[in-house]
This record gives sequence, structure tokens and C-alpha cells, in this order.
Amino acid sequence: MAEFYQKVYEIVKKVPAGKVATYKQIAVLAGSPLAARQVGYAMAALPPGSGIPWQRIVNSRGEIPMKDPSGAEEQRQRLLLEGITYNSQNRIDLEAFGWNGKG
DNA sequence: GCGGTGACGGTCG
DNA sequence: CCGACCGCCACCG
Repeated sequence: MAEFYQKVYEIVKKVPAGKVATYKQIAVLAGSPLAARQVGYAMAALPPGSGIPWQRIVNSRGEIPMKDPSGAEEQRQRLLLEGITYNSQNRIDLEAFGWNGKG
């Protein structure tokens, strides 16, 4: 079992609702600050019923360049339910919703 | 062990 | 902030 993925999933689940975390944040907490790329790959590997709040994971720009636009739409809808709002540029304000990583 | 790959990040312009 | 280029790590065949 890939420990890195398992670690990433655990951290993602630790992200509180109403907050968003960046891939870098997850990578750092996972123990590999330079493996942010793999973090994103781990998210893509997550099935919709995995129980992992992958929608709270965004890149440093506060957006999710998902290959499937349909999934991005779903992600946006879920974030709205958590109180997270998108700005005019279809991006999330990391200054306001960015998770400090300490809960 | 090797080569290919990717929801990325940092730097440069 | 955005776009372009390179580099990074871990997973997969």
C-alpha cells in the first residue's frame, strides 16, 4: 500500500469544512514538500464515494484545473454548501478560505 | 532498476 | 496574476 497516498488521504480528511488546502500544504504535511504533484495525482485517483473531501483541495491559485469540467462543476457546488465562495475569476480566496494547516 | 507520466510549484518575463 | 519553462517526487507498466 502506498503510504504516501494513505498519508495524503488522512490529511485531506483532516481539512475542516469551510476551508481549503493547497496541494503544497498537503505535500508538506505528508512529509514531502516537493511531492505536491503526486498529491494531485492521488486526488485524481480518488473515487467519488471514497469519503475523501477532495473538493477542498486546490492549487496555489485557488482553483481546480480538473481534466473533467463536469467534476469541477460538482466541486464548486460542494464548496458552496460548505460556505466557500468563488470570486469573479472563478477562483477561491486563499486569504479567506485557505487552511492554516493547524485546524 | 528504467522509462513514462501527472488535480503541481517556483522562477522568469 | 498570467503564461512559459524546468524540476521535483511517487505511482505504474
